[in-house]
Amino acid sequence: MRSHINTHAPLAHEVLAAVLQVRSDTLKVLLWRRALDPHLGRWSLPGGRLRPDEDVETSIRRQLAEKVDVRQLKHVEQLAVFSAPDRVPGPRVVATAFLGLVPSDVDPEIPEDTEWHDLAALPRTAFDHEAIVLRARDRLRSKLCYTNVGFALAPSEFSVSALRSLYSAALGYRVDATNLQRVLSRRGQLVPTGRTSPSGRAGGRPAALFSFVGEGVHITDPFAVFRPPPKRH
Amino acid sequence: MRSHINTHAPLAHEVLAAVLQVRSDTLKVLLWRRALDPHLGRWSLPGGRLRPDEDVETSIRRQLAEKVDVRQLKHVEQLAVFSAPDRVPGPRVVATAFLGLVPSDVDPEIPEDTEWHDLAALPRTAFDHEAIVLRARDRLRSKLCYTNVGFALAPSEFSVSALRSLYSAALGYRVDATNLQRVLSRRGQLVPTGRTSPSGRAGGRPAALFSFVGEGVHITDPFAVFRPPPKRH
DNA sequence: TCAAAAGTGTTGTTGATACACCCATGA
DNA sequence: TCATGGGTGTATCAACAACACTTTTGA
Repeated sequence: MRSHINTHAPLAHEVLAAVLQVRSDTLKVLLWRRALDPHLGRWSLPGGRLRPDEDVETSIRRQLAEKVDVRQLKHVEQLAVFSAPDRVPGPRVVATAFLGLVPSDVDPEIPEDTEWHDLAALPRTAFDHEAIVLRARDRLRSKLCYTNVGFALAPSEFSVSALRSLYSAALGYRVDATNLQRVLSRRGQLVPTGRTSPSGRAGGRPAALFSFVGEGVHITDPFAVFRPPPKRH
Repeated sequence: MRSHINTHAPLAHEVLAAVLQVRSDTLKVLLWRRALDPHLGRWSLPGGRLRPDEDVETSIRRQLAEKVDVRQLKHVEQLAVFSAPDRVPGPRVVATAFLGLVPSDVDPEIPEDTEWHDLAALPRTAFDHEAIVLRARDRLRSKLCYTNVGFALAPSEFSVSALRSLYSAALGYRVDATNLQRVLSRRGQLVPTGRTSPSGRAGGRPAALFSFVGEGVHITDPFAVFRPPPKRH
């Protein structure tokens, strides 16, 4: 069985990432403009071919390193496989799509042919890349609600109101700063650093600064319902 | 770029599914015993090679059709790509893993070399298949809480207490029948069929029968927190 | 009339929203 | 001292867990 697994038509595997960042209060995705046919001039996701010696996550991290400093990429996760036989013209290519997140306080050096695009107004994209971007957005939105992924969008130190605007931009609706702080604090995700930020030009009380307790995504609101019975004292 | 994408080492793509079913109050997975080396005699997931003309979901459905009647497979969803270069010996094979669900009232004809195995006591599995099974279990458990996937584990008509034992088996802890009914009803997932089941040998009040409102998984508890503001009246 | 199983009512808790009010700073 | 933004306190609400109680059946 396994022995004739390679006797069929060749099949290539590529990895693609929708790298998201909140820039000027808007959720953006990093796209590059294709310089070759097919789909010359359209915008597409960074990525490329899977090499023989790497798994898909290693591969996407390597390929993104050319666009974004790896240190700045705070989170990477698999989204799904896109495998329609005709998803790209020519020989078949199956793609594993990723979500990548960059905190809002960095402005990576990016190549000439790449740009940050507003997710709410995507340009004409190549192949099935628009579907991938939308999938990334939806994944981010749900995970913001029940995990600590927020840390990957935020600077290492931030005021609650700065965090509020990040969440608002990513989720697409106004989030209340008061309750955001309470929710994250109750879940033990937010720690005060003790420092404060100078108040802005218009005055106002200086904001206390916070940071997330740890890196690495984990679930903070594990069971919406059907909770397992709590441990008896 | 794209033009030399096929000049590298060949790469095969396989699809694998962890097909789960609750059988005699236990969550089980369908495994087949390998008849060939490598890993001869170990238990592995059904699946096989991706053909040139099909996408991964079409492929896994086709390959499962040999084991389980497709009509009986109420739900199929992608889990993740498993791509470690050495995940199988020999030429490289990347796998797309799936979760499949079969309702508890069917007992599919399965081939000689396949068996249902208790998830709590997995036998020695081939390759990375154990990790895939565990991933499937975890996905099912979380989705039971915030979606209507339950329909894919349940018969088309059932009593609340039957549903309770399905949920208990899948989740791994006791679920209260009273509250299960209330939660699902509040979310508009459960409709009474009007019929009742005859009471058992030991007597007792006959149970009212229910069914899920629809097929197709969708999220029923969309936002654990950070809910978008409700529409004003 | 009793045991068994199903179904209902009630109470309490938790986690979240909304909003009024208080605090600290720059001009 | 006032405008501006940050922070706290509190009322309220919704969803769920727990459990006692009632109903309906078979023997």
